[in-house]
Amino acid sequence: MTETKTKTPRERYRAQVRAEIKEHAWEQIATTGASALSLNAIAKQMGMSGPALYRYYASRDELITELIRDAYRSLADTLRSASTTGADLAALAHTLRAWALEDPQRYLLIYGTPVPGYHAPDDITLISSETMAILLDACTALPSDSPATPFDAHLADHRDWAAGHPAPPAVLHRALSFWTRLHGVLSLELAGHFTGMRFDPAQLFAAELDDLLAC
Amino acid sequence: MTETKTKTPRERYRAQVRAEIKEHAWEQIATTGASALSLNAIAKQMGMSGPALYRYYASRDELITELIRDAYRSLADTLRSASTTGADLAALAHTLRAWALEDPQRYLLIYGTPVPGYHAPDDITLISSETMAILLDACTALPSDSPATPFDAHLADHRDWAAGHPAPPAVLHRALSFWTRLHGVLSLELAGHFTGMRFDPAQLFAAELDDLLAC
DNA sequence: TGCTTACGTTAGAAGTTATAACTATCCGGA
DNA sequence: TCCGGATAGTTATAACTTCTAACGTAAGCA
Repeated sequence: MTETKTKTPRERYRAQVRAEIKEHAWEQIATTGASALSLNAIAKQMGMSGPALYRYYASRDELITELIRDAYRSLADTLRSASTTGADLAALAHTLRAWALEDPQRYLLIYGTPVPGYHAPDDITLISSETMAILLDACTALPSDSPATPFDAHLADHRDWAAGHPAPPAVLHRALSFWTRLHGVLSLELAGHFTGMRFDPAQLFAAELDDLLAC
Repeated sequence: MTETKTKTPRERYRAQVRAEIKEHAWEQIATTGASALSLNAIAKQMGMSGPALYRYYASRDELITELIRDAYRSLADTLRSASTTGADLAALAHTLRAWALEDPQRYLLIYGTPVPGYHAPDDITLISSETMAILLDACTALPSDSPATPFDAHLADHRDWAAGHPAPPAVLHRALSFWTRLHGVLSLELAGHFTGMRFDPAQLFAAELDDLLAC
């Protein structure tokens, strides 16, 4: 993670400053949210004045895109290392939740409200499909005894997103359910919609996971 | 909806301008998202210059809070009128989806990424609990044959959020599942996370709903 | 030792939210 | 009918924001 490809001193310095900028950006996002991210404030924190940042990021959007990329990368890496150590869905789910709670705004940067015009670069959708592949692997390992649904048939015809993964339609469906259901509980928890209610979100998450594995 | 309580002409004018401001605000939010909402732009659209808006809304935050309130109100009204005409969960679910697709940014204004510091006023949480009551009613009408889970027991001890609704814990659980699962599919669809994949989001939603009703 | 390139600076344009001060206008009571 | 006070809208201004332009400086490289 911290290794820098040995190149010219200039490039190493540049990479280090870019990393430091992102560090401050994450800090700021965690406390004030991504929409309030201010390049000026970051520059001031780093002791340099305003426009200097534009040597490192062409625009605010480019910085945020980089942060989104890093978030996807971090999620993919975290889930992959969790799935290699005994690939079961339950572990994957709890790893996901832990990752999300570690930095809620990072999760919401990926799965929260998008800017209407924004379209993610191709390499980001590539990382995202890497995550999907991990999920599909874990779902394949689990036996499924539920009968085929009409949607399974629909998925048999629309499985491009599986990127050549050999999972049968029922497994694709299971993966989608896994994704949407865990995201459902998790995003509502992170957005604070459970705060008024007094129950433990962790137990709701666990219950949802149990139900998901029992079907 | 369009009725104005007959008061002084000044107050009627004021109410009308406030409504017009919100109209333009919704328009702008639908196209550029809530984070890019600009009071200046609204004022220019209405033919008056900048600071005049501050006669009607003390701040940008106050306007957005009002929009959030209206969104909650609209959702509650829509769901209520859908539940009175034959209260079944399937109709409620499809009404919810239709409402969300009608203006995705309106849905995301409620359930999307929140500003970390923001805390909704009490009257908003009140409207939200009204929506919850509608959901609980619909869930009560449905027979449930699933066995009691540990989370059901937990809910029996933490049912304040039901606001005195006489539903048994299993029904509370069902309502929560309904909410989180539908929100899971819906929010991912609205955020555009299914666009790359070619399947029909409506069918995934329907499949999720079927599974929800079958349990 | 010099040349080149990249870094960081200040200045400034065009936005934004929001406040202050001023004018005009409209409404309501005498 | 007329006049006084509340209110609407105006401009000016402050303090922000992103981002461009022009300039000096300093670091790396041959």
